[in-house]
Amino acid sequence: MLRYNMSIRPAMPDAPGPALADPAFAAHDHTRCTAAALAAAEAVCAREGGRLTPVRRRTLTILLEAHRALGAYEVLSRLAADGFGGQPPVVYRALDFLQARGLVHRIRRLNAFAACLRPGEAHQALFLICRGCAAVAEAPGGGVRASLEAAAAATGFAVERASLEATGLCPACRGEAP
Amino acid sequence: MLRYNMSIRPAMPDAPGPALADPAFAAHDHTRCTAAALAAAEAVCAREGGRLTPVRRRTLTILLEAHRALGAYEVLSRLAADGFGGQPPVVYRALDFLQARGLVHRIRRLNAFAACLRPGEAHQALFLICRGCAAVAEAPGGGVRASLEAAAAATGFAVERASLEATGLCPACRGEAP
DNA sequence: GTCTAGGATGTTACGATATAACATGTCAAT
DNA sequence: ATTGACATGTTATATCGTAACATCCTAGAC
Repeated sequence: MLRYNMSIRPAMPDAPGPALADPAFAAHDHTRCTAAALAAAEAVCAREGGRLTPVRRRTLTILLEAHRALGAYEVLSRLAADGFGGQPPVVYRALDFLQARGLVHRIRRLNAFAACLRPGEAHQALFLICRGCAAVAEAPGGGVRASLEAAAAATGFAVERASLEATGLCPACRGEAP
Repeated sequence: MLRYNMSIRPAMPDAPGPALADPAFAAHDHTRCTAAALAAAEAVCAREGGRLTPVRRRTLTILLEAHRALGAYEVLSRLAADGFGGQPPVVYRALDFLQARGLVHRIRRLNAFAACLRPGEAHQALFLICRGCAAVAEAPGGGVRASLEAAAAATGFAVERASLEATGLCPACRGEAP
């Protein structure tokens, strides 16, 4: 049975299924993608400056392992459980650091954060948020971004960053609750 | 001198300039567009149900007159100054009502709300937020929406609603602070 | 007219999200 | 060892949003 593989906000069984062709929805090996993302994070820090300190690394792995979007306070409580500082600024600073390097994305419709699935590559993320199961997929948004820049250019506006977020129904939920 | 005509978050002189060709940036007659938007609001309520009660009407006019994006509590304090209830649920309920009918948009990057510039017409809004002067323009996002739906369809996701928000520099600020 | 059901509002209290400000600590380069 | 930049710890508070329940208004049934 097919499920979005990604960022989910409320608690949901975190059971990976068989791999699929489309990476946006494919269930996959969390251990492997976590290790890969951490390696990418190290590389990004080496390139762009800043250190991947224990709190930052742990923040990133929490998001990677959760494999869904988490609220800042949800991340914070896990950090605290691991002995890292238990005050809000700790997690917000770590998230800021990771965001600035493209290792973590902020999902504004959810007031939540998700680990980037393509760390290191420059890309425009497009978030697809299912209202049925609360899954959040990160899809490639390059085309949408280009279209957005064209629309903005028509008014003389120079786009620097864009939030592209959609709510709707994922393939599984379309079948169940149309 | 050219300025975005629209939604601004921090206080800023609200001085309309000469009209321009492109409606997205044109400065214009607030009185007229406020009246037009209110008429459209009445029409929408008549069509879709619900009453444009005093609080709701005043909430809408506050956003129309401010002609910029306002935080909910900012709207609330103006409501309170006019003798309407001073508690948060009052303004959130009014905003929910107006949003549901497309008369008000929520701008998630700013945690703020802005009156819709095209009430009554079905449309996808695209918000252009200037980091120089904090102006917020509502541009037509139909093309971007189409592009987004195409990207989503590739993964089987059915889009229902989309947030399209970009930060960058407006024409005026591009010249001043490049 | 008055009854009534649904919608609308008033109010209290609280939850959730985020940041300011300042003290302390760490580490690498001199 | 000293220093300067970065990183973290901590307190307090700002900002945004909602649950829950009481009250009220209004349109339609009778």
